[in-house]
Amino acid sequence: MAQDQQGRDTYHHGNLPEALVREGARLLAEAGAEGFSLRKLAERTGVTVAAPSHHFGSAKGLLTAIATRGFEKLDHQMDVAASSANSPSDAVIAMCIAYLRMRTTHPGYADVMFQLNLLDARDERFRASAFRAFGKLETALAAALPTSLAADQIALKAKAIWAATHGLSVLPMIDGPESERIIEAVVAAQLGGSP
Amino acid sequence: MAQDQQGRDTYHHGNLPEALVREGARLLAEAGAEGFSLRKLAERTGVTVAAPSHHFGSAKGLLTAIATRGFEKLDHQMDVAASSANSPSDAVIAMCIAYLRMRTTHPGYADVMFQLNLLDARDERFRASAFRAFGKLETALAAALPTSLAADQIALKAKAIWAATHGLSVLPMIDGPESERIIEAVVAAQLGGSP
DNA sequence: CCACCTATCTAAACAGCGTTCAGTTACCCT
DNA sequence: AGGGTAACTGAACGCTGTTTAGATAGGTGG
Repeated sequence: MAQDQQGRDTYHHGNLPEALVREGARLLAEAGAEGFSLRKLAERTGVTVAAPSHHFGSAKGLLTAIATRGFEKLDHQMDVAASSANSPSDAVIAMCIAYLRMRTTHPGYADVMFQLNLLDARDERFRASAFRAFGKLETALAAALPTSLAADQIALKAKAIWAATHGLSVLPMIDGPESERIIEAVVAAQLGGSP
Repeated sequence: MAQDQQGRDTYHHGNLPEALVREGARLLAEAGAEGFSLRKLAERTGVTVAAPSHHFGSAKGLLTAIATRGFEKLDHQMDVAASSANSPSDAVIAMCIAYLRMRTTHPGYADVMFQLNLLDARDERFRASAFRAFGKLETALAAALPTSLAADQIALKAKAIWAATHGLSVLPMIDGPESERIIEAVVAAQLGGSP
């Protein structure tokens, strides 16, 4: 349908929530989280300012929905990355690199995914999609570790890698290529280190 | 002086920039970054809304100043933590734990330190104070590593540890005590891992 | 086929926000 | 003692997200 993206012939939009998420991510990509506003988005989408709040409650709710979608996209990118890896440990690294590259592959979504203060991190659907992506890394990590290792030890290592990856995505002092080299070293250290 | 904290007898405040930073951190600690506003802060401090902008340019400038102060406090906490460590590697871990504990030791400052989008990360003084703290960790790490190791290898490991620490501070899925256990494992892995 | 009924969206108003600017006040230096 | 400068005031501006009552469309049961 043409009215999915913007504009409409009818009074009802057709699929406003979807259009708001998509166009919202586009606005975020263009203007950054700074330049984002509900009013700009409403105008772009061809509805009134009040329309979004009916579906998402608040601006935070909408941004949370965008971030949720972002984690679904990350989840998919992680699948793609892992499928072309040669070994279990390479799969783990490839997944982390997919995380790091979200900024360039999905700019609008990444803007809000990595700024937890902009959204409601306790939202049920958001947490579910974020945990699904994390769980995927954890599973891949388990496959790269000796089967004798206890589950909670694996979980600890997964969190260490996830935290490092997130830190590298967020901190401005480290550029892209260097981040990827660092995460390779971190993963290698976690795989080879003592129990 | 009594007018340092709030109120004043004279037309001029006396030391408004300092008062704004201190009271700003207090407001952040009470209301969070959400509830923070320049107007509330101005009222608390006993000046007009326009007064802060004369010293800090913008709200972002003020928050940047608060974050800068925060990194100075972190720097000090890292000194304290390292001084009571028994070994070079313990010193590194203690410094990271000091980082993780900023949320509880200096709530207001931490609020803005870890939300880089609220401030101007390119600010000269801010970068200097952040890099000073990071450099301190890097130096401590070098002392815990074999002297044969190349400087850029040390830098890489320092960034890995710093990123992991930051990630643990920011991500909501990991609680305090667990974060500390994880960072111990990360440091140990970086110290013991391959060159 | 029509009448309802409910979800959807509009239009307008509101309070709060950061920023700007001309003007007033106090301090410092000569 | 006087003049210049830095500090702060007071008021206005434009923009923000949220709220409310009302208009409209679409699906559903008679």
